[in-house]
Amino acid sequence: MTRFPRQARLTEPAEFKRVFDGCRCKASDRWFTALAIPNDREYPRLGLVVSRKAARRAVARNRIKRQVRESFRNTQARLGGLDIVVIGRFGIDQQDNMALAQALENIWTRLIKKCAGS
RNA sequence: GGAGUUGGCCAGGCAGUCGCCCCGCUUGCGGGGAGGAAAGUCCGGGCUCCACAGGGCAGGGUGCCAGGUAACACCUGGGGGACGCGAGUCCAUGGAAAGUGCCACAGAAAAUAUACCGCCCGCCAGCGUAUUCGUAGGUAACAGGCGUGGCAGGGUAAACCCCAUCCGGAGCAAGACCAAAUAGGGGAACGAUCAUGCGGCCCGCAUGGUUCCCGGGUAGGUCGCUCGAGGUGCACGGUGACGUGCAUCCCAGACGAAUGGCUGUCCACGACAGAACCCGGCUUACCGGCCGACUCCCUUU
Repeated sequence: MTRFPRQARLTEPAEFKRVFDGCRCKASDRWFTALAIPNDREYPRLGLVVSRKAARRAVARNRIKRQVRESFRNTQARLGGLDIVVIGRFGIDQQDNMALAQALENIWTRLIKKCAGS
Protein backbone atom coordinates (compact mmCIF):
# COMPACT_ATOMS: atom_id res chain seq x y z
CA MET A 1 0.00 0.00 0.00
CA THR A 2 1.66 3.22 -1.10
CA ARG A 3 -1.16 5.69 -0.92
CA PHE A 4 -1.00 8.83 1.17
CA PRO A 5 -4.53 9.91 2.10
CA ARG A 6 -5.49 12.66 4.51
CA GLN A 7 -5.92 10.17 7.34
CA ALA A 8 -2.17 9.61 7.23
CA ARG A 9 -1.43 13.21 8.10
CA LEU A 10 -1.41 15.21 11.27
CA THR A 11 -3.83 18.02 10.62
CA GLU A 12 -4.51 19.71 13.91
CA PRO A 13 -2.40 21.71 16.34
CA ALA A 14 -3.43 19.39 19.15
CA GLU A 15 -2.01 16.40 17.30
CA PHE A 16 1.28 18.15 16.77
CA LYS A 17 1.38 19.13 20.38
CA ARG A 18 0.81 15.53 21.44
CA VAL A 19 3.87 14.42 19.48
CA PHE A 20 6.09 17.25 20.74
CA ASP A 21 5.09 16.80 24.37
CA GLY A 22 4.86 13.02 24.54
CA CYS A 23 7.76 12.25 22.29
CA ARG A 24 9.18 8.82 23.12
CA CYS A 25 11.80 8.31 20.46
CA LYS A 26 13.80 10.60 18.33
CA ALA A 27 16.12 10.32 15.37
CA SER A 28 18.08 13.12 13.80
CA ASP A 29 20.97 14.00 11.56
CA ARG A 30 22.40 17.11 9.89
CA TRP A 31 19.21 17.99 8.04
CA PHE A 32 16.26 16.34 9.76
CA THR A 33 14.89 15.74 13.21
CA ALA A 34 12.12 13.16 13.53
CA LEU A 35 9.95 12.80 16.61
CA ALA A 36 7.56 9.89 17.08
CA ILE A 37 4.95 8.62 19.48
CA PRO A 38 2.79 5.49 19.21
CA ASN A 39 -0.81 6.08 18.19
CA ASP A 40 -3.79 3.73 18.57
CA ARG A 41 -4.09 3.10 14.88
CA GLU A 42 -2.72 0.45 12.56
CA TYR A 43 -1.01 2.98 10.29
CA PRO A 44 1.48 5.81 10.77
CA ARG A 45 0.70 9.49 10.44
CA LEU A 46 3.06 12.24 9.30
CA GLY A 47 3.40 15.91 10.20
CA LEU A 48 5.87 18.30 8.63
CA VAL A 49 7.67 21.31 9.98
CA VAL A 50 9.92 23.26 7.64
CA SER A 51 10.44 26.74 8.90
CA ARG A 52 11.36 29.84 7.02
CA LYS A 53 14.64 29.69 8.84
CA ALA A 54 15.45 26.26 7.49
CA ALA A 55 14.68 27.20 3.89
CA ARG A 56 14.19 30.80 2.96
CA ARG A 57 12.37 30.40 -0.35
CA ALA A 58 8.89 28.95 -0.58
CA VAL A 59 9.95 26.85 -3.56
CA ALA A 60 12.63 25.15 -1.49
CA ARG A 61 10.24 24.50 1.40
CA ASN A 62 7.73 22.91 -0.96
CA ARG A 63 10.40 20.73 -2.50
CA ILE A 64 11.59 19.47 0.88
CA LYS A 65 8.06 18.67 2.05
CA ARG A 66 7.35 16.77 -1.15
CA GLN A 67 10.48 14.73 -0.72
CA VAL A 68 9.55 13.82 2.82
CA ARG A 69 6.00 12.89 1.86
CA GLU A 70 7.21 10.79 -1.04
CA SER A 71 9.70 8.96 1.13
CA PHE A 72 7.08 8.47 3.85
CA ARG A 73 4.60 7.16 1.29
CA ASN A 74 7.01 4.45 0.20
CA THR A 75 8.04 3.54 3.71
CA GLN A 76 4.85 3.75 5.74
CA ALA A 77 4.15 -0.02 5.69
CA ARG A 78 7.30 -0.57 7.79
CA LEU A 79 6.51 2.19 10.28
CA GLY A 80 3.43 0.76 12.01
CA GLY A 81 1.24 2.79 14.34
CA LEU A 82 3.31 5.91 14.90
CA ASP A 83 2.62 9.60 14.79
CA ILE A 84 5.74 11.21 13.38
CA VAL A 85 6.77 14.82 13.03
CA VAL A 86 9.68 15.54 10.73
CA ILE A 87 11.46 18.85 11.20
CA GLY A 88 13.73 20.37 8.60
CA ARG A 89 16.91 21.92 9.94
CA PHE A 90 19.01 24.87 8.86
CA GLY A 91 20.88 24.38 5.59
CA ILE A 92 18.52 21.74 4.28
CA ASP A 93 17.65 23.79 1.21
CA GLN A 94 21.22 23.26 -0.06
CA GLN A 95 20.69 19.50 -0.46
CA ASP A 96 19.43 17.87 -3.65
CA ASN A 97 16.62 15.33 -3.83
CA MET A 98 18.94 12.33 -3.93
CA ALA A 99 20.68 13.34 -0.71
CA LEU A 100 17.37 14.01 1.01
CA ALA A 101 16.00 10.61 0.00
CA GLN A 102 19.03 8.82 1.43
CA ALA A 103 18.96 10.82 4.63
CA LEU A 104 15.27 10.04 5.10
CA GLU A 105 15.76 6.34 4.49
CA ASN A 106 18.32 6.38 7.24
CA ILE A 107 16.03 8.32 9.58
CA TRP A 108 13.12 5.90 9.12
CA THR A 109 15.28 2.88 9.83
CA ARG A 110 16.65 4.33 13.05
CA LEU A 111 13.22 5.51 14.13
CA ILE A 112 11.73 2.03 13.72
CA LYS A 113 14.56 0.50 15.73
CA LYS A 114 14.25 2.99 18.57
CA CYS A 115 10.50 2.77 18.81
CA ALA A 116 10.57 -1.01 18.79
CA GLY A 117 12.92 -0.91 21.74
CA SER A 118 10.88 1.46 23.83
C1' G B 1 25.15 42.17 -44.29
C1' G B 2 26.56 45.12 -39.82
C1' A B 3 25.26 48.41 -35.69
C1' G B 4 21.12 50.00 -32.94
C1' U B 5 15.98 51.45 -31.10
C1' U B 6 11.28 49.58 -29.79
C1' G B 7 6.61 46.51 -29.03
C1' G B 8 4.78 41.67 -28.02
C1' C B 9 4.98 36.29 -26.97
C1' C B 10 7.04 31.58 -24.71
C1' A B 11 9.13 29.88 -19.91
C1' G B 12 11.68 22.56 -21.62
C1' G B 13 8.59 19.02 -24.77
C1' C B 14 6.74 13.91 -25.32
C1' A B 15 5.66 8.82 -23.38
C1' G B 16 5.07 5.34 -19.29
C1' U B 17 4.23 4.47 -14.17
C1' C B 18 3.23 5.52 -8.78
C1' G B 19 0.87 9.49 -5.86
C1' C B 20 -1.70 14.35 -4.07
C1' C B 21 -6.04 18.48 -4.22
C1' C B 22 -10.96 19.78 -6.31
C1' C B 23 -15.45 18.55 -9.44
C1' G B 24 -18.91 15.01 -12.03
C1' C B 25 -21.45 10.20 -12.58
C1' U B 26 -20.12 7.48 -7.75
C1' U B 27 -16.92 -0.70 -8.30
C1' G B 28 -13.98 2.42 -11.19
C1' C B 29 -13.49 5.96 -14.63
C1' G B 30 -13.64 11.02 -16.79
C1' G B 31 -12.35 16.44 -16.45
C1' G B 32 -9.39 20.42 -14.22
C1' G B 33 -4.92 21.69 -11.15
C1' A B 34 0.68 27.90 -9.95
C1' G B 35 3.40 32.77 -12.33
C1' G B 36 5.21 36.44 -15.73
C1' A B 37 6.59 38.07 -12.12
C1' A B 38 2.23 33.91 -8.04
C1' A B 39 7.51 38.07 -5.10
C1' G B 40 8.24 43.17 -2.67
C1' U B 41 3.47 44.81 -0.17
C1' C B 42 4.79 50.57 -2.85
C1' C B 43 0.01 52.87 -4.96
C1' G B 44 -5.33 52.43 -6.76
C1' G B 45 -10.16 49.96 -6.46
C1' G B 46 -13.97 46.00 -5.40
C1' C B 47 -15.85 43.30 -1.08
C1' U B 48 -16.82 43.12 4.53
C1' C B 49 -17.46 45.24 9.35
C1' C B 50 -17.21 49.78 12.33
C1' A B 51 -17.95 55.19 12.40
C1' C B 52 -20.70 59.22 10.04
C1' A B 53 -26.15 65.94 10.24
C1' G B 54 -23.43 70.01 7.73
C1' G B 55 -19.05 73.10 7.47
C1' G B 56 -14.03 74.40 8.83
C1' C B 57 -9.05 73.47 10.80
C1' A B 58 -5.09 70.06 11.33
C1' G B 59 -2.55 65.91 8.85
C1' G B 60 -1.32 63.21 4.37
C1' G B 61 -1.16 62.23 -1.12
C1' U B 62 -0.88 64.24 -6.11
C1' G B 63 1.22 68.42 -9.19
C1' C B 64 2.46 71.29 -17.35
C1' C B 65 -2.33 70.51 -20.60
C1' A B 66 -6.06 67.13 -22.54
C1' G B 67 -7.97 62.30 -22.70
C1' G B 68 -8.65 56.88 -20.93
C1' U B 69 -10.37 54.24 -16.54
C1' A B 70 -14.12 51.60 -11.20
C1' A B 71 -9.76 54.24 -9.59
C1' C B 72 -4.59 55.53 -9.45
C1' A B 73 1.35 57.74 -8.17
C1' C B 74 -0.90 53.84 -14.04
C1' C B 75 -1.71 54.32 -19.43
C1' U B 76 -2.33 57.38 -24.14
C1' G B 77 -1.76 61.94 -26.98
C1' G B 78 0.29 66.88 -26.99
C1' G B 79 3.54 71.17 -25.08
C1' G B 80 8.40 72.30 -22.65
C1' G B 81 13.59 70.88 -21.25
C1' A B 82 18.11 67.42 -21.72
C1' C B 83 20.81 63.62 -24.76
C1' G B 84 21.41 61.21 -29.65
C1' C B 85 23.27 61.77 -37.01
C1' G B 86 18.59 59.07 -36.39
C1' A B 87 14.69 55.48 -34.86
C1' G B 88 14.09 57.08 -30.03
C1' U B 89 15.34 57.67 -24.66
C1' C B 90 15.15 60.42 -20.02
C1' C B 91 12.71 64.45 -16.80
C1' A B 92 8.15 65.15 -9.08
C1' U B 93 7.84 69.35 -15.53
C1' G B 94 2.56 74.54 -11.04
C1' G B 95 4.17 79.28 -8.37
C1' A B 96 10.44 82.86 -6.48
C1' A B 97 6.47 90.39 -7.76
C1' A B 98 2.99 86.98 -0.39
C1' G B 99 6.43 85.85 3.38
C1' U B 100 10.47 82.94 5.97
C1' G B 101 14.88 80.02 5.45
C1' C B 102 19.17 78.07 2.89
C1' C B 103 22.95 78.72 -0.88
C1' A B 104 27.70 73.72 -3.23
C1' C B 105 30.04 76.14 -7.71
C1' A B 106 31.12 81.27 -9.28
C1' G B 107 31.99 85.78 -6.67
C1' A B 108 34.87 90.94 -2.64
C1' A B 109 30.13 89.86 -0.76
C1' A B 110 24.09 85.62 -0.95
C1' A B 111 22.07 90.36 3.40
C1' U B 112 24.76 91.96 9.13
C1' A B 113 26.90 95.19 5.20
C1' U B 114 31.71 95.57 4.00
C1' A B 115 36.67 92.11 5.46
C1' C B 116 38.27 91.62 -0.61
C1' C B 117 40.68 93.03 -5.28
C1' G B 118 43.03 96.74 -8.47
C1' C B 119 45.13 101.50 -8.50
C1' C B 120 46.96 105.88 -5.90
C1' C B 121 48.92 108.78 -1.67
C1' G B 122 51.19 109.26 2.85
C1' C B 123 52.84 107.15 7.56
C1' C B 124 54.62 103.64 11.30
C1' A B 125 57.23 99.25 12.70
C1' G B 126 60.21 94.97 11.52
C1' C B 127 63.58 91.98 8.46
C1' G B 128 67.35 91.05 4.67
C1' U B 129 71.33 93.07 1.59
C1' A B 130 75.43 96.86 0.89
C1' U B 131 78.73 100.33 3.78
C1' U B 132 83.06 100.13 10.01
C1' C B 133 78.89 102.15 13.19
C1' G B 134 74.90 105.85 13.76
C1' U B 135 72.20 108.11 10.01
C1' A B 136 70.33 108.59 5.03
C1' G B 137 68.83 106.51 0.20
C1' G B 138 67.39 102.46 -3.30
C1' U B 139 65.23 97.42 -4.71
C1' A B 140 62.06 92.98 -3.76
C1' A B 141 58.38 90.96 -0.63
C1' C B 142 54.80 90.70 3.93
C1' A B 143 51.20 92.77 7.36
C1' G B 144 48.09 96.90 9.07
C1' G B 145 45.50 101.82 8.50
C1' C B 146 43.20 105.83 5.34
C1' G B 147 40.91 107.76 0.73
C1' U B 148 38.81 106.63 -4.12
C1' G B 149 36.81 102.96 -7.54
C1' G B 150 34.72 97.90 -8.96
C1' C B 151 30.68 94.35 -8.05
C1' A B 152 24.03 92.26 -7.27
C1' G B 153 19.23 92.66 -5.48
C1' G B 154 20.53 85.99 -8.33
C1' G B 155 19.40 80.70 -7.41
C1' U B 156 16.72 77.08 -4.49
C1' A B 157 9.77 75.09 -3.69
C1' A B 158 12.38 65.79 -3.84
C1' A B 159 13.26 73.72 2.14
C1' C B 160 9.03 75.68 4.89
C1' C B 161 5.34 77.69 2.10
C1' C B 162 1.38 79.51 -1.58
C1' C B 163 -2.19 77.79 -5.15
C1' A B 164 -5.17 73.79 -7.30
C1' U B 165 -7.11 69.03 -6.36
C1' C B 166 -8.10 64.32 -3.72
C1' C B 167 -8.47 61.64 1.01
C1' G B 168 -13.09 58.41 7.32
C1' G B 169 -10.90 53.70 10.00
C1' A B 170 -9.66 48.74 9.88
C1' G B 171 -8.83 44.42 7.09
C1' C B 172 -10.74 37.58 4.66
C1' A B 173 -7.21 36.13 11.39
C1' A B 174 -12.65 41.14 7.24
C1' G B 175 -17.23 39.14 8.28
C1' A B 176 -21.72 35.58 8.44
C1' C B 177 -23.89 30.99 10.12
C1' C B 178 -24.07 26.07 12.85
C1' A B 179 -22.39 24.56 17.45
C1' A B 180 -20.29 19.98 21.43
C1' A B 181 -17.87 19.18 26.39
C1' U B 182 -17.18 22.11 30.91
C1' A B 183 -18.44 26.34 34.08
C1' G B 184 -21.84 30.56 34.70
C1' G B 185 -26.92 33.30 33.47
C1' G B 186 -32.63 33.42 32.68
C1' G B 187 -37.28 30.61 32.85
C1' A B 188 -40.85 26.46 33.50
C1' A B 189 -42.54 21.81 35.60
C1' C B 190 -42.19 17.99 39.42
C1' G B 191 -40.97 16.27 44.74
C1' A B 192 -44.85 10.91 51.00
C1' U B 193 -44.11 19.07 51.40
C1' C B 194 -37.68 16.05 51.92
C1' A B 195 -32.93 18.39 53.84
C1' U B 196 -29.96 22.80 55.60
C1' G B 197 -29.82 27.99 57.40
C1' C B 198 -32.49 32.46 59.89
C1' G B 199 -36.50 31.46 64.43
C1' G B 200 -38.11 28.92 71.17
C1' C B 201 -42.24 27.28 67.65
C1' C B 202 -45.55 28.16 63.37
C1' C B 203 -46.00 31.05 59.01
C1' G B 204 -42.48 32.98 55.84
C1' C B 205 -37.76 33.72 53.25
C1' A B 206 -33.05 31.80 51.20
C1' U B 207 -30.19 27.57 49.46
C1' G B 208 -30.13 22.50 47.66
C1' G B 209 -32.45 17.82 43.60
C1' U B 210 -34.36 15.92 38.81
C1' U B 211 -36.27 16.94 33.90
C1' C B 212 -37.07 20.34 30.00
C1' C B 213 -36.69 25.07 27.45
C1' C B 214 -34.17 29.86 26.24
C1' G B 215 -29.87 33.18 25.61
C1' G B 216 -24.52 34.41 25.26
C1' G B 217 -20.42 31.59 23.69
C1' U B 218 -15.17 28.29 23.50
C1' A B 219 -13.10 23.90 20.78
C1' G B 220 -14.58 22.30 16.18
C1' G B 221 -17.30 22.75 11.56
C1' U B 222 -19.71 25.36 7.30
C1' C B 223 -19.87 29.64 4.30
C1' G B 224 -17.06 33.89 2.55
C1' C B 225 -13.89 31.09 -1.93
C1' U B 226 -13.99 32.07 -6.95
C1' C B 227 -18.31 33.83 -13.06
C1' G B 228 -14.77 37.97 -12.92
C1' A B 229 -14.03 46.03 -14.02
C1' G B 230 -13.12 37.56 -16.89
C1' G B 231 -10.66 35.15 -21.40
C1' U B 232 -10.80 34.39 -26.85
C1' G B 233 -12.50 35.71 -31.88
C1' C B 234 -14.83 39.12 -35.27
C1' A B 235 -16.92 43.90 -36.55
C1' C B 236 -17.30 49.15 -35.73
C1' G B 237 -15.57 54.14 -33.52
C1' G B 238 -10.90 56.60 -32.04
C1' U B 239 -3.96 59.21 -33.94
C1' G B 240 -3.86 56.28 -29.37
C1' A B 241 -4.79 54.49 -24.30
C1' C B 242 -9.58 52.54 -24.79
C1' G B 243 -14.82 52.00 -25.78
C1' U B 244 -19.32 49.61 -28.03
C1' G B 245 -21.82 45.37 -30.19
C1' C B 246 -22.18 40.15 -31.42
C1' A B 247 -20.50 35.17 -30.90
C1' U B 248 -18.09 31.75 -27.88
C1' C B 249 -15.51 29.52 -23.49
C1' C B 250 -15.61 28.19 -17.87
C1' C B 251 -9.84 28.31 -16.82
C1' A B 252 -6.58 26.11 -9.16
C1' G B 253 -9.59 27.05 -4.85
C1' A B 254 -6.08 24.35 -0.85
C1' C B 255 -6.47 25.38 4.94
C1' G B 256 -0.33 21.53 9.36
C1' A B 257 -2.06 23.83 3.45
C1' A B 258 -2.60 19.77 -3.40
C1' U B 259 -0.24 20.99 -8.35
C1' G B 260 4.84 15.94 -7.15
C1' G B 261 8.41 11.37 -7.40
C1' C B 262 10.75 7.80 -10.61
C1' U B 263 12.06 5.82 -15.61
C1' G B 264 12.86 6.47 -20.86
C1' U B 265 13.60 9.83 -24.88
C1' C B 266 14.61 14.51 -27.77
C1' C B 267 16.85 19.46 -27.97
C1' A B 268 18.45 25.50 -28.17
C1' C B 269 20.40 21.13 -21.54
C1' G B 270 16.07 24.43 -18.72
C1' A B 271 16.81 30.98 -15.13
C1' C B 272 14.09 33.71 -11.47
C1' A B 273 10.87 31.54 -8.60
C1' G B 274 5.18 28.60 -5.50
C1' A B 275 -1.56 30.92 -5.59
C1' A B 276 -3.92 31.76 0.05
C1' C B 277 -10.42 37.09 -0.85
C1' C B 278 -10.29 39.17 -5.90
C1' C B 279 -8.88 42.72 -9.68
C1' G B 280 -5.78 47.27 -12.14
C1' G B 281 -0.77 49.17 -11.89
C1' C B 282 4.32 50.10 -10.22
C1' U B 283 9.01 48.08 -8.66
C1' U B 284 12.49 44.24 -8.19
C1' A B 285 14.57 38.96 -9.80
C1' C B 286 15.57 36.11 -14.33
C1' C B 287 18.78 30.70 -18.41
C1' G B 288 17.47 31.26 -22.97
C1' G B 289 14.37 31.44 -27.40
C1' C B 290 10.71 33.34 -31.11
C1' C B 291 7.94 37.15 -33.94
C1' G B 292 6.87 42.20 -35.66
C1' A B 293 7.94 47.53 -36.56
C1' C B 294 11.54 51.30 -37.18
C1' U B 295 16.62 54.03 -37.62
C1' C B 296 21.76 54.60 -39.28
C1' C B 297 25.97 52.70 -42.15
C1' C B 298 28.01 49.56 -46.01
C1' U B 299 27.53 46.33 -50.33
C1' U B 300 24.84 44.58 -54.65
C1' U B 301 21.01 45.17 -58.47
